[in-house]
Amino acid sequence: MNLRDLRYLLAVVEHGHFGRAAESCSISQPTLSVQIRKLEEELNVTLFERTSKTVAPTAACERLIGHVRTAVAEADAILAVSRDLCDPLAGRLRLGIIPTLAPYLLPLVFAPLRAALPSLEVEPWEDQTEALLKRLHAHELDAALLATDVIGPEFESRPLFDEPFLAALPADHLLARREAVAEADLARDILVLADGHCLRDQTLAACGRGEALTGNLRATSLSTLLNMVAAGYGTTLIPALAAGAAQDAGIVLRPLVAKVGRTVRLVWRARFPRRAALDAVGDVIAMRLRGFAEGAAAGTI
Amino acid sequence: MNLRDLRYLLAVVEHGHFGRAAESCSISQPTLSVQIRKLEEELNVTLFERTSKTVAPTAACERLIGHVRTAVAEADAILAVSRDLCDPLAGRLRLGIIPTLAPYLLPLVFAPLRAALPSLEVEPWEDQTEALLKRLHAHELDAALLATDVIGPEFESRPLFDEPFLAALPADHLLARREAVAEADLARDILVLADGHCLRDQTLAACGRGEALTGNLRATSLSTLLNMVAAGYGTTLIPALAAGAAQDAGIVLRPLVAKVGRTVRLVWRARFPRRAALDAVGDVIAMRLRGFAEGAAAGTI
DNA sequence: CAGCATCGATAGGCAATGCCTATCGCGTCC
DNA sequence: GGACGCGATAGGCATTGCCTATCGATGCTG
Repeated sequence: MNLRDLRYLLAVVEHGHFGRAAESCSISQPTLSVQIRKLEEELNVTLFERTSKTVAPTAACERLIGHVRTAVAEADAILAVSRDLCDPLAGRLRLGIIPTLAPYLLPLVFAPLRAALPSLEVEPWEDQTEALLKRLHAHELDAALLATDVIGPEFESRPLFDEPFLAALPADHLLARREAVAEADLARDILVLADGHCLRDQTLAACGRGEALTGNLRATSLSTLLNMVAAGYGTTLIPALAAGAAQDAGIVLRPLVAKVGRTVRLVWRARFPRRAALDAVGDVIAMRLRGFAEGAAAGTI
Repeated sequence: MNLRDLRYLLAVVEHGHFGRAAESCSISQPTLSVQIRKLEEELNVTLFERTSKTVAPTAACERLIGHVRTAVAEADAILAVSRDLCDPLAGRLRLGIIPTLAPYLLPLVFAPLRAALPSLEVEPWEDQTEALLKRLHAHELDAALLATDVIGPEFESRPLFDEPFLAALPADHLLARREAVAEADLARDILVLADGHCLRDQTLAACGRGEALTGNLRATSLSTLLNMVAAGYGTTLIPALAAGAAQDAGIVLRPLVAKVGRTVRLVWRARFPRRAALDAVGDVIAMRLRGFAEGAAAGTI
């Protein structure tokens, strides 16, 4: 049984006339007659009582016609929905973002994204790198904004912008008197985030240390870490987009001598079909952050 | 778009594996791959993200799959319903019956019909010949029990049984003394039914008259006519099946010399597809009334 | 009543397509 | 690194949906 045949059946019911029904289906009358007869044979049911004057649906046809209408309507719905769906710049895009980036980047890019891609619903999901990649793998996310390189053939990525790190110091810290801070000088009393944050590893690597001093205090968020620095527990590196929040907390920021930083990347499964949406989102974010690295690295926020 | 393709789509969604999905559809894996790809091209939507390890439905596919399931379910319903419907001895049969026959025949044949054709729902419709034929023509009835010949190529018919007429006389009527009554003798004070009843015309024809004496009293039913006869307003002819009702009314019945009567026929549209049901119904009625004419004509009820 | 018009059914031929087997390309696992 | 598993691709074959031409039946009309 074919959807086409069901449409033919509906046309005959509607017109009560094979010739006009065929015309409405854009086929010839003999073709229609043959197809209806084949349908009758397949269902083993006479669908119409034909004379040269009238074509009347049988009781069996009446019983079936409701199901036929529903089936055809659903087929039409499939076509209609897929017409909407075929625009890759429309629909939901589930975007994972690491916690040290989300609260500082999203306020900057949400408005431009809405403006540039009004029918794309960007749905953010905040979690650490590992969890995001797992969700990406499981098709629970469509893409993610990460600050680490991603290896392996499963994923592809695109760098969007460079985000320098800045030295974050208590206001009364000795290093706060300098114009710029050497990364190694921070190593003595460096504080870092809890396990799983990529920023933790990057901070330690930049300062040439393998382990941190956070001690009993677990900084589970960058916000907490900033509070700890402001309270004089130690120093840290923060990504430049968090500069505003750091200064609000009363922290002194200084550019780094070696100008280390991280690269924020858009990551997706290599086979993800809506590349166009990803490209557009990446373009908007990259455009919004254009020139950001130079200004931030110089300490001019 | 084809229902088959939709079934293939469901199979891939269900199995998450082209090979096993193909097997479940009894086709080869390449065929399935090609058909899914063609469906994707037709809908202009990527339905699956394929790797050599996984086959994951896209968000678009998730949006469509509900409609696909409904469409396929309706198609299955069409097949299931038509499987029930293809038994011509099942389902509703709308049967027209003339008023001078229905109240007397139906009690006799309902039980045998139910016994012989348990899944056939015979739905009687009582009206005069002309109205029944009109409804038959309009497909509002499937068949009719008439007592007249039907002409024209539109209808076919089959005689089921002969029903003799009997002379119905008031108990004190002169003719009641005779063993048998000559039709012409009734003509003097004959009463007949209202216009439209075939029995009216047949009664008048049998008695050799063109018009009746019913006068102001309109006998719109055979029951009323019997009451009029019992009350002494005149005589009439009744069909043999009504004999019981006539005797209950206190009417004297006598066989007719010329043994006139009517033939009850099953009538249907020549193109009506469920001939098997008609044949079966006709057989049951004819069987039930077998030998009825002889006994009735002799006056032995 | 003969001729015509209308309508669905049938016949024959052609092109599209669904299906098959064989094979490829890619990725994974021992 | 070679074997295996999976989906994609290629080429050939049979089916089938479609067309035009025509038939047969029915009803109307001059």
